[in-house]
Amino acid sequence: MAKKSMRKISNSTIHRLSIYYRALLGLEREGYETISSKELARREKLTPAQVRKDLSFFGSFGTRGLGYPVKELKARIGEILGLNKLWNVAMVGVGNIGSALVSYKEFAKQGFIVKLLFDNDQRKIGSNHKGIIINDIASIKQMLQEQEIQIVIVTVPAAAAQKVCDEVVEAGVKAIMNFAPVSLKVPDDVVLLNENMSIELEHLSFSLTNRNMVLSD
Amino acid sequence: MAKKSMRKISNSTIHRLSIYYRALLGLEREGYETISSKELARREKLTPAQVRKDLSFFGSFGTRGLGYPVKELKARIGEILGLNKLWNVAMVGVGNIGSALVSYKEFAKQGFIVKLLFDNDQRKIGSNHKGIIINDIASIKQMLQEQEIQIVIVTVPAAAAQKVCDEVVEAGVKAIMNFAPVSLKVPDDVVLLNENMSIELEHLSFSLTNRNMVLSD
DNA sequence: GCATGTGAATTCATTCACAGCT
DNA sequence: AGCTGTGAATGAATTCACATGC
Repeated sequence: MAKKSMRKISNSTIHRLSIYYRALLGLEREGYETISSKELARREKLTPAQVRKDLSFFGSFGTRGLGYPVKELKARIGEILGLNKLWNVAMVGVGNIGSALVSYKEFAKQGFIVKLLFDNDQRKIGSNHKGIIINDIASIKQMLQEQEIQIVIVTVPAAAAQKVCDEVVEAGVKAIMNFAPVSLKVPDDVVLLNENMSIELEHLSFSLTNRNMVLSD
Repeated sequence: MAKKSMRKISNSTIHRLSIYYRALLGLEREGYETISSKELARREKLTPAQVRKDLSFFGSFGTRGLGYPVKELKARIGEILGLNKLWNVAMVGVGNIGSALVSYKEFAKQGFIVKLLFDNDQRKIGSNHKGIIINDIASIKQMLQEQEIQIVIVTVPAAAAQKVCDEVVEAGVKAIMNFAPVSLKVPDDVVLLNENMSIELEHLSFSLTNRNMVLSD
């Protein structure tokens, strides 16, 4: 029903859906019943046409002359993003970043449940980290399957990342978020997202170094 | 010298420069002297033309028939990205994420020096976090200026983020990395990058939910 | 022969502008 | 009158293809 001829959705549109979702959470709290593409765009520094086009990929949720119903639109975007489901997440590598992510409140709120932790450090294995036992990475394939993990977050050192990634893929996981600063190879049917803090910081240092070449970000 | 008529460099090109930089670090370690756009593209899942075009924005570093000299190209990209300088970084909010970032080794390696920490929690203020004193956020403006901080990383709760951001801007800082899940408003001459883990995870859950609409990432 | 550097062609994303509904 | 939904127009990013140089 909510689709016409099935077009490819761009990554930037997906990214903006998340932005709309957050904006709508806020609008709901503020008591808004409806919101126009114009106002939503203003708040998120986008254009009204962009907002309307993004939403139109998934159906027509708005009312001409009025705008979009906040509650319904939020719910609908939540569905599109898959936030109405619970996702079983495993984290490999319980170092600084991994450890911070385990207790990142936002995740749980959006339905991402960290179910398993893995590490290869014998001193960590078996210990309890914020209520979750740290498992030996050696048993990763079996445990990912048993616990029906759908998303794996990799926060191991660069040198170990591809090996971990291969095992995760072998276990049948189709979504991986990689924090290691290397390009991982995965089959076409696996979605891999790279989250590399250094790269983002480098973007800032580039911008500071080449202010003349940079207009907007 | 290394520029022709000064074109606007796109964010995606900047992002790929960081990717090339990392690839070149690896190639150098592996003992490569030269690398072709073809091979570099293969390793990073890009096209050879893309690699050449990206690099050509900054000059011609290659040799026809041979490829690019690994060492020189790495050094040159490092310069372009501003990695030959040291950058003074401050972090506001010493919670889970902020705390993890302080000890993120990669940062220091690239010349990003975390000089100041701020928090508004009286229990944290004055205490020593991995060798750095946590300061009262009330004194932020003055301290950012005194210590000549160029980059600020914001990891405070959403509700507090805009206020912090305003103060940072007032202090004259031109580069901000925001981890809070809100859209911050900054003047045009300030570069703001949003790093939102939830949004990235939502991208994965979208992909899993709408596998048909997603081809490549 | 091989691989760069780059205009030209193409593909993809954004914005315009307006018909159509409330 | 106000605002959506969407083809058409524009603009941006990527890829093609080839002349140029080692």
